[in-house]
Amino acid sequence: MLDTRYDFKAIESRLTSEWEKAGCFDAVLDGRKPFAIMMPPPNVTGTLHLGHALDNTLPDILIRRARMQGLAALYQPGTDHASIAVHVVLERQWAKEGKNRFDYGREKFLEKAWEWKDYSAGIITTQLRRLGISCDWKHERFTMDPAYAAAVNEAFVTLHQKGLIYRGQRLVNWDPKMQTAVSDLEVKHKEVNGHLWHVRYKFADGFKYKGEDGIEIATTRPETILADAAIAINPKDKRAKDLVGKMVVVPVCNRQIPIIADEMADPEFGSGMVKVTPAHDFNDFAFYQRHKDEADIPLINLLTPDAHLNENAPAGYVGLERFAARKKMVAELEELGQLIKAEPHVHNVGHAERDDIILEPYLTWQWYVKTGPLAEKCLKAADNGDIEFINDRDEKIYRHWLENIQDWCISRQLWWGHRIPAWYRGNEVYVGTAAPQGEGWKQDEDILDTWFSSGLWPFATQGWPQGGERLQTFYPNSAITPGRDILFFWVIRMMMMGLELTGKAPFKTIYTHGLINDEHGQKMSKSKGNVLDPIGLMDEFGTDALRLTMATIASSEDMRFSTGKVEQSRNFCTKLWNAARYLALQDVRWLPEDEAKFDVQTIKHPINRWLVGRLAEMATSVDKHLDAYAFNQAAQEVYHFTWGTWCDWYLELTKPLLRDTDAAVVAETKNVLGWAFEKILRILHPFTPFITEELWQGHTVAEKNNYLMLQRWPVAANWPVDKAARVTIDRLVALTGAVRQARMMHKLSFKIPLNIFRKGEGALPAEWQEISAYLKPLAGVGEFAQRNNPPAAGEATLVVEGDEFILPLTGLIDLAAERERLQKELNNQQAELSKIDNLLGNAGFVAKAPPAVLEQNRDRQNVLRDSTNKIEALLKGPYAV
RNA sequence: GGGCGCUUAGCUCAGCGGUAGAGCACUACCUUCACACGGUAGGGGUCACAGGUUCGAAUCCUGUAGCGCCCACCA
Repeated sequence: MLDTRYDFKAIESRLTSEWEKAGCFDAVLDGRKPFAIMMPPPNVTGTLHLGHALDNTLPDILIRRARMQGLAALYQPGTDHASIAVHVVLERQWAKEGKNRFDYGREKFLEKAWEWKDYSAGIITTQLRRLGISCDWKHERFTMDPAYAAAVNEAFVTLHQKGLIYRGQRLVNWDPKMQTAVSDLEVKHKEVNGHLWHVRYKFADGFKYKGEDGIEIATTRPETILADAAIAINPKDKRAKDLVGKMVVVPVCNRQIPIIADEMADPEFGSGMVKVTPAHDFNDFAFYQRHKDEADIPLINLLTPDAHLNENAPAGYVGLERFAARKKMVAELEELGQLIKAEPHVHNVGHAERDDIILEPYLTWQWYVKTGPLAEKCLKAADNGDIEFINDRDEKIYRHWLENIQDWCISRQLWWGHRIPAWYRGNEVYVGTAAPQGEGWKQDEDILDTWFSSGLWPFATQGWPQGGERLQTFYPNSAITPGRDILFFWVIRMMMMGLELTGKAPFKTIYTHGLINDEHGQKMSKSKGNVLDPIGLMDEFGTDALRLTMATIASSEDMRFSTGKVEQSRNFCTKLWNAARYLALQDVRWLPEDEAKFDVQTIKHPINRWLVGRLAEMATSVDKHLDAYAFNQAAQEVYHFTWGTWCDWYLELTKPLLRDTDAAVVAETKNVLGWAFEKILRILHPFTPFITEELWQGHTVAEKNNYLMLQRWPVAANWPVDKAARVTIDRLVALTGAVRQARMMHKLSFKIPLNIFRKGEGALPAEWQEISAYLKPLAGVGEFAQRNNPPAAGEATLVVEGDEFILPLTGLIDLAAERERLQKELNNQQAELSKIDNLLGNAGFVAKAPPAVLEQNRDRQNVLRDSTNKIEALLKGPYAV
């Protein structure tokens, strides 16, 4: 016998390994139609967090359903080498001993990194298994597998040949701690409280303008003065005609630089003139590009890779750290009397996403992807409908970003990753998948941005560039379902790479979900201490509870997550478990052979017909919502059906049905119980795979190696939806509710049986007679009959759907309370009636509303008129004061 | 500065043109033979505000206010 609680622990671990051993997760290549989704490969830097749980539960729901629908379902697993993230992790470990990667050297570092990868990838994949993610583990990939690395080289070489990858000397966002370039996307701008220092630059050669011997220039980074190359003034500035071409002296280092006319200077801001430091500011570098041919503008790099001042700085500054240099510079300017003022100033400063350090614009040679032509293809794919966005907003963001895209810096001065397949000898550059022939070639020291390789994930995991059956079958993928935060990083990069290298959009449907916050909408972070651990939640509430919660909250907006929500899902699992216990106690099973012997079309009893109809509606609705990636609504449908319809009503109704004297009714009810429960388990399975598998095996007395997860997804199209049965059960529900309410209001224990009389001539009409037997267990009704004499003193009257029902409760109820109850009921119904009266009194409505709506309102109006008239009469008659 | 979104019951959120919904929390009653991780009943909302379109608007349009996210080089 099943326990009253679902003990998930043993079941989960047993099923996880059984499923995998039995090959249930394998993508079957036998000519079936494919359905493929790529797992966003988790970084090999950590452990499962709630984001992963969401990220993997949602596609797994789709994959499990697709598999049950008989498709070749592939959820492609794997891990990402996560270059900079691994560097950060390792260096953080070594920081305790005061070491960094340069103390180890490249070779030793890579050894350590591989050790770390082996350790970390194992953790995360074990945790994903625990989540019940049904991916094809036999084809797990890592972005630095030899075959994958070959694909990365192939991609690089191909794009280079097409002129879409080039090498250039430019300013990049430089991380002085990791000592590497990062891409624009990895820059996070943060507001920082700084200063705006106003500095006096004197004219050269004793020149004076309107009596002044110099000009005022404002800067937030005074140390960069040492690399100043020009002063810009807006050509529209009145002073421009007198000042352009004049020279000023850079303070402290005493070089002479020209004043040049350029739009970049905003006449309204500060003094209207701005210093130009082309090697340390993006704007200024652009200025340099515009004017380098017409004027002598030096490109002075002031910094070492770790942001100390280099030999281009004056003697006293060489070797100083950048902020120390800033301090010294301010002090010296003040000493020289050239610091006019320093005012507090809040400005946006670029920080590195990974290690949060302030980035420096830095002049280096890097490899770039020319994104313009690729972006164009991405936009065209959206125009053509080759891809489809579930959220319109994503498409807007996608387009906007692509329309304003910059070239992508793909080289990193790091060690863990794909080494750039370029070799140098003197001024020669060779790009190829293998080292060039001949002596003296030296390979580029740099590696590729991690997202360059992740961008190949949909096809490089399937055998590209060689090809083969998997690539043929699963590429392009069906959908991609990542977090909104990696739309640019990953989704668009896959689009670019896929379109350019394979000629096809890598997936058809793009669904992105929001990010998980804590219950107050705060981002979860270790420093805030509000991080919830999915492993702990699975330990406490079970994997199914966590998964169901993920489905329930899934949204394209950011989500608020709380333990309470998981608890609610756990309660659902317990409820389901107990529903199964009830069936087992009634000795209801559903053996495989029963399916063939049973035909839903032949079900006769209204209660059973009603249940099948409701089940059909639910199943149809779940499909509709899952097709639209509305996980939350699909989960809600099946949740409410199972709890509200199945448990609260149907199971209660089967109690009298199973005691029916007609053996055929009992047999039919057992069949419907067995059949329908088995279908509910199937529909619930993608959401809560473990409990449904366990219950299914018991319910169907499944043979070894037969699994729910391999059964067919229910198709409800031919299940009968009986409207008459629906009306019957609605009638039963309404009267049951009214009787229960009367019991509560008059404080009548459920143990006291109540007789009930419908007011009317003759015998109880058939439609009420029909439900008579079920009122007793549901509402505690004894005799249910008809009578024509009005309520006597001490009797209560219920008005349900326009009919009066008298409860002879003499001595049990208080007249005043009954009057109050009726009055309240009257008020409610009158309020509703007056709304409908207004609606139907509106000529426009009657003329233009659709007939169905009109009819519905007229019917409702009739019922309400009947009811209100009867209640009014009761209040004036039998219940009058 | 540009773009995008959100504002519905105390809380978290569905609903997105045809009588305001769920879960949690709250109140009362109930350990009735599937389930107290439960059952039954109940209280609670002029769907941010102002206009407009419509026979009809929480739902579509415009504007206002508050909140949030993304992008962006203002010295």
